[in-house]
Amino acid sequence: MEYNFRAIEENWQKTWKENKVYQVKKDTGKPKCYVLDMFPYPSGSGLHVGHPLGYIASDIYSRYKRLKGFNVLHPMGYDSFGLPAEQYALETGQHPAVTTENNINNFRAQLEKIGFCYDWSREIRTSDPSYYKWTQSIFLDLFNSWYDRRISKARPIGELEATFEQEGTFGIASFFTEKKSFDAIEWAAFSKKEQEDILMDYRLSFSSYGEVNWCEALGTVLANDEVVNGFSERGGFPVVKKKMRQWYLRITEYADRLLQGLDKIEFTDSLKEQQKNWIGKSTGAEISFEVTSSALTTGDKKVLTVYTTRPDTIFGVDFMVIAPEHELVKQITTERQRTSIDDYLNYTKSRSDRERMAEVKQITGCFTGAFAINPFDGREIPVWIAEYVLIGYGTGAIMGVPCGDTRDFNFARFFDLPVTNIIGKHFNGTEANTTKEAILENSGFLTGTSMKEATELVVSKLEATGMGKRKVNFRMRDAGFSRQRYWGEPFPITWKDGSARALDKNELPLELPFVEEYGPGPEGEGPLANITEWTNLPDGSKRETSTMPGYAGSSWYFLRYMDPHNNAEFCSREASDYWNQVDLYIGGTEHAVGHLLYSRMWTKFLFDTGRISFDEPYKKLVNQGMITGKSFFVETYHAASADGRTAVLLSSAEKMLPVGPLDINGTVWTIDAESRQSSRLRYAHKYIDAVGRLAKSQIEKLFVEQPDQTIDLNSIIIYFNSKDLTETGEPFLSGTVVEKMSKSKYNVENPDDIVINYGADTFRMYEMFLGPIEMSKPWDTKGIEGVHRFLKKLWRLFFDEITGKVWNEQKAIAAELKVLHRCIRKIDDDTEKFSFNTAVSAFMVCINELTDLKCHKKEVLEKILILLAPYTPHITEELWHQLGNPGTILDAPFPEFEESHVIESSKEYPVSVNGKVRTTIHISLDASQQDVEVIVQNNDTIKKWLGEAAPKKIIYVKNKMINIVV
RNA sequence: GCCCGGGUGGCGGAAUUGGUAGACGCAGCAGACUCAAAAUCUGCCGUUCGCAAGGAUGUAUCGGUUCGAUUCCGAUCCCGGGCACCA
Repeated sequence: MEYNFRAIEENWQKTWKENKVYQVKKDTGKPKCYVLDMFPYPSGSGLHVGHPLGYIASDIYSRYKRLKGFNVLHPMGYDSFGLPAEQYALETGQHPAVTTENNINNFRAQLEKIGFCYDWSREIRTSDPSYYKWTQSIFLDLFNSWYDRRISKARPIGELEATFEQEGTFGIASFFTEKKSFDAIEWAAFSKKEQEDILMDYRLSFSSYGEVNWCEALGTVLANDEVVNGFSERGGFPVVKKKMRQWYLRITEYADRLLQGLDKIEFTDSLKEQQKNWIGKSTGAEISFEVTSSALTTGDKKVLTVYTTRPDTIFGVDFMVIAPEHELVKQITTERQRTSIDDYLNYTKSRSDRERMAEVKQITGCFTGAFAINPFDGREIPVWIAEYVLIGYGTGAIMGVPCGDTRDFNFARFFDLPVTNIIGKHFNGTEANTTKEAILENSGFLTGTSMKEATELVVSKLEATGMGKRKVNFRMRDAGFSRQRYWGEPFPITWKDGSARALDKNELPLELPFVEEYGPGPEGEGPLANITEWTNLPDGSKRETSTMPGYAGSSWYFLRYMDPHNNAEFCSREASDYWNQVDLYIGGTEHAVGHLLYSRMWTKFLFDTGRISFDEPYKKLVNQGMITGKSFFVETYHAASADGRTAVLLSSAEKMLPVGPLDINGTVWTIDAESRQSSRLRYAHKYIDAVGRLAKSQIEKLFVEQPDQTIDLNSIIIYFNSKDLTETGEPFLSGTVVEKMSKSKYNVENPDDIVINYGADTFRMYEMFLGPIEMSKPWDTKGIEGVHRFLKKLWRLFFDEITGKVWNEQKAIAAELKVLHRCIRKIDDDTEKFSFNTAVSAFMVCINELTDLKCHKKEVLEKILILLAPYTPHITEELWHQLGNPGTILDAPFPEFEESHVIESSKEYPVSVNGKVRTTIHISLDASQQDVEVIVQNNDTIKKWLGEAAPKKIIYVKNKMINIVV
């Protein structure tokens, strides 16, 4: 009887499906465990071997937890709204709904072949109206809420309105009260429109004007990903910033809680770090400086407020820099400086973001002629403007402390400004020193105090005199929430006379209308703007025409799995109370600051509104690494000949073609520095021979099959190692590079092929065996043989090809039980720790040992099968039934580890003197440390080494080694 | 530039967190079975000296702590990821 994996896997996948083995129900008799994968975007190219890595890991963990007696929720669904489907629609005219449906079916078929234990009855799709009804509904909840800073919690907007009516903004701490405050009488005097505008500022999802990437030539708004160096990815047209009405989520109100929440969840340090950087909390102070300028009339006081994280360096301020867009610039610029300032302003205006990005290190700036007065020592400090100071962060103004800040120092040196040294010997005059540990010198009343103390002193003095105050700043901006696109959730919002009105909840879902054309609407609006019969409503109002971004649906999807068919709520409180947080969330790092931050915010909001009982969605996150592929390539260089022709020259990876003229076949081709910026032409593995070479005929075929628009087929010259290959016909050494798998790189490995050749169990196990789950590693199909051999070996413990059944019911001996129990402990540990690669190794060791022991005993094998069941579900289920067991192996009890089987009565320890190993002695394991000393002292050999006059000093016994230190 | 990771055989990677480095698998070499192949099994497999027993050396480089360092500390060099004029 052979291991026929195809028949076994097909049979069990069918049986599991028919018997609904993986359907989950609420079961309060068992502890729950929620294991979730980041749901995929169903792209057209299907799965490659990298995708299932995380899914396999979560599947193993789910099955393991189920064996351990947990009620496990392990669902799967699709993040099915998104740009690629829409782009595909633009190109082919196929409706995104159709392609999405096809892609999902394809994904599901691929996933099913790998044998996952998903509860498919809970499948969700973000593009399904029954799903996005609730995305819209939560959006409306955000719209109808504001954030009360006094209690750090979202509250209904109606309560804010009531407060305004009674007492105005008095006592309300929110984002806008600092900018606009009023009392109840003033509030009542505002027009309806004014009131609505004020309320809009407080809403957690709000509409405001913001900049978008606008591409005039394409007539459309582009996502950041679609803009490359200021040009559109498609077509290469220039992209500029354009102000448009946009929707935003006021995630900044949650910044502090998002930061603090990190402490109570298990994310990797690097991911927490990324989120912290993104939130970018900095504590410092705002300091006000009085400005003197000949442009100001006497009595006309102007105050410049800067933000600094280093108030302790106040005596080291040698200049001020304010953003060119700063409102003070016009007012304080002196007559003498006006022309230069105007020139500089024109210069910055002429510079696009693209240029500002490209020339980051260039120092520019201009003196305004005005001076700021240092409030502590009355020094006059010149005020400059420079484009490196951003109007959007802090106060749009900084104080320059050249001795303590690298950028400030470079600025001072460039413009030849004097540098005040407040840190004494820490400052060497040629480079700034950013230390926070110095004792201040040359600093007025701060001289002699440490920087830490000085910070406190300055801030309290500032607050006492009203010249400044403590201030916390966040780098994070409110999240843009609208996209001028078709394939996304429509906003449940209508507009009339410039005011937004929310749809009533019972009007949801607001379904996405069917369109024939996916081109942009007028004025940068989305495609929906073209469907006037949908946008224009009978009462004269108009629907919002943008749609929600990809992260809308994914911000709360983990809740929907808990109660996927609920028509009355997004998820019943009962279901969310039971399933609670996601215990284990597996996905890639690419969502570190996007999805993971937004869904944390939504969860906090839903918690605030009392809809769920927890405010962090994911208890533990594991990032799976990427599986990379090996791609093969040649370098291509564009060259020009004297007679005006152009050609493409090929070279291998190792040998770059030199810049300069090349004489090939009597024609001189020139490669200049620019065309030396070669591009890599990649090709499929099949073109390469056994030693990694390309034959000349293959290269020619390659160019016919993979035509490159920029290459004229007639002008390709295959050139390598100073030889023109068109003459010699010599094979060409292919370059290789390990990189992310992608269809366009011809390095994709398809899981279906592996499953057909080796089976799903082998595939699953091999993916885990490749290396630690969170590491990225290259795919190598060759190694899969070893894992497949392991499964065959396992099978042979039960069945022999010729004699059939070999397993028996004999009693296990001590040696066999030792192998078994060591395996139990290792697998239990490793699975719990997600160390799946070492677990697979442990299985191999275990099966090797049992094979050596010729152990075919049911008593042992049955337990091994249970341990192995999460990893290779099909073969274990089959063998489990062959042993005469009913049901599914997942309902079997997890084998218990008994230490007594593993303990050795006596163990051989190496004995060393001063770290040098001399011999080994036997020590019984229950011996205490004193006993060891006795043994050592009584051991003649050891005594001989130590000699009579050299008694032992220290004896370490640590698991493996006894060392005598003399 | 800044912030996180990480550097171990020909390759993917182990090492109970300071205790005999290289588990497990791939590739390679030798052998058994076979007419032959496949499948299966056995042995060898960091480098170096040696017929061998065995010795020396070895975890990116240099230095330190320790009886003992892949592990801890300091400096340097590479590789990967993230952020980027954030005051």
